[in-house]
Amino acid sequence: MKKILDLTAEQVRAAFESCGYAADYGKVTLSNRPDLCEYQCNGAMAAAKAYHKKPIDIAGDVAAALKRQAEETAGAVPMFSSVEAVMPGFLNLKLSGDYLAAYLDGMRSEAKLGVEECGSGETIIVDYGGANVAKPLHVGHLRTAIIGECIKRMGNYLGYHMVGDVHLGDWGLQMGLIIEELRDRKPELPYFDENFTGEYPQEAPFTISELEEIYPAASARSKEDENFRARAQEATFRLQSGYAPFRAIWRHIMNVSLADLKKNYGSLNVTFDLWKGESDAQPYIPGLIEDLQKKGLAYESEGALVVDIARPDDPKELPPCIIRKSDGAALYATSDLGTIIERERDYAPAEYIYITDKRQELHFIQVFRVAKKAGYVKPETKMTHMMCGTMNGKDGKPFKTRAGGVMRLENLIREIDEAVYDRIMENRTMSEEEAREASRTIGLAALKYGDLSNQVSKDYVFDVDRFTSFEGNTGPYILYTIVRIKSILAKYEEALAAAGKAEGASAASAEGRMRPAQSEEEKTLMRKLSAYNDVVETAFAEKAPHRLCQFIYELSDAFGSFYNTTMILKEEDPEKKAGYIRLIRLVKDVLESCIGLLGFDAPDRM
RNA sequence: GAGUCUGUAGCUCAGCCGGAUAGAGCAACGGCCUUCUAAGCCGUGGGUCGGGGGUUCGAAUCCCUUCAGGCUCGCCA
Repeated sequence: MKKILDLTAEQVRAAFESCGYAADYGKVTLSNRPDLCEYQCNGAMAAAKAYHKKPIDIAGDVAAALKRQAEETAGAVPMFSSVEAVMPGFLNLKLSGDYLAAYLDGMRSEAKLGVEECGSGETIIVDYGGANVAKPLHVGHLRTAIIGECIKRMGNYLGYHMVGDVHLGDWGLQMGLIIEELRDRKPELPYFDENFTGEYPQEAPFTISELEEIYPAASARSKEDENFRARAQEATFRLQSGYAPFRAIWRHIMNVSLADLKKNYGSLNVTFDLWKGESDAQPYIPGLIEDLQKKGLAYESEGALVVDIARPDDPKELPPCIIRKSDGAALYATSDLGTIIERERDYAPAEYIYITDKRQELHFIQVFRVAKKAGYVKPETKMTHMMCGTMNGKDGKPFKTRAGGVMRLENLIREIDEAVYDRIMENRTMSEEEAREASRTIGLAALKYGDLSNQVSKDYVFDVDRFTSFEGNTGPYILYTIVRIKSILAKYEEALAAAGKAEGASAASAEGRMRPAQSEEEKTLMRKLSAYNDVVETAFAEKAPHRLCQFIYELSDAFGSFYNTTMILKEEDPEKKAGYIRLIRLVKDVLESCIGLLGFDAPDRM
């Protein structure tokens, strides 16, 4: 469906034109003075300069033209119930209740509630996650994971083919560290027997908990023990050169770690289409380096192989992109370029979206420029780096545990779930089991909404107390709204069933038409609903999930006011009551659709 | 030092491709449950939009400058 703002603008543009002004001035926006009007057009003031007329006169002309247009199309549902030109030259508009009701009926009849697909199957790669194998997920992975998941869901909803890739860090020094630490702890393993010729065991020689203990121990040791560090580097090198026993250990690490990562991402409702990693890029690297040299882009500088990426119009001279270290090893940028070559081969995407911490900005500028310069990526392919701000503690510094360490994601989630559980138990009569279940659902909403409602690029303060108190603009408030609607709908169905009209219950609410608003609260709610398609489109175009959050908060708020002033089930006129039911059902559908895009769900009770 | 981002109510944040009286939530205070879940609703108080210039009929929004803070600045990822 066309957006309300576009439909109204069409009318206003026509009115401008019919008065001899350029149609461009007919842009319509939401009113910033809800006490005066619902929609406004400020074009008359801009036009005043061009036509050397008083803004109010132009606005008056256009208002008159709009009224003429309405008369000419008498018979059709009038779009505006009020059109006014006011000083200094604002054009104030109110939508007619009938028009608004008809628009919502249009939404109800569509699978996507009025949202138009703007994509037509173009592939977009979303690279988020960035977890490291053998290391537990920590709070630093939280933002990219849930923002990426949301971007992916919005894109799919809008008709793009989104491919999410976790892009694991599975090829660095940490592997050598683990191998050597393992050698010291379990020297009897066949992987360390140079003369071993049999089959390596299927079973991994460690569990995930052991692995998570081994890595930090090895990492700490390498900082003090130079000899150990050298051994780890050697082991990393042998692994990367294909030494069979180490490859076997590597596969074990991958298997054990991947299962754990999938479980943890799963508990965040985050899923990936691809579980690729840096190791998958390795086969492309020799050819990549050779190609860059052949094209004359890569050259030696201070012992390293680099590609210049600076441009004359850069405000500051950018350092070249290093693609091979002076010791001959590849690094981060090389691996990302290798990955691009593979993605071009497999997907040839229309756009790349990388979601990482903002501190990686320079890295992606370099990688993007090399990819374009070398022609690995078509000039028209969009390459976007979504830079996330840091999640800070109440002190404004990067979030830490009470002890000052890095908080594991699992623990953070548990902490939130516990707080939610306590809250449920103190306020509600719910079985312990149901409360446990609900607290997971609500906790996830609290966590995700708390994050997504902030602008992506800004740092934000993660305050467990605030998030778990969940009053006001929070995820649980949104869920609470949905739960209250579900409860009313269930009671309505029940009552109809009791009256022997079970058959007609759903049908009545689906078939009947939306009624024009009877109160200000109802109209505000309806108007909010009508902005759904606009909001989803904008949120994706701007890659701004917080716009979706803002929308569902305002929608929930509008529902709250309506709910408080209108007794839905007590309404005696069955037609009116059915109309209310149709309205709140649409509110529920839109809210559920939105939280689905954000990546969480609502419980049935809370 | 250079580049870049941020600075809006006591706290946490919207608004930022110029428009009318700068909006929410939390916290504070006051109302509303014999009525659909009060995790709610209604109301009150609270702001030199970091400071200073400029452009404009009109600036939180655009430009310049200045202060404060964050981040980045060739062989980590």
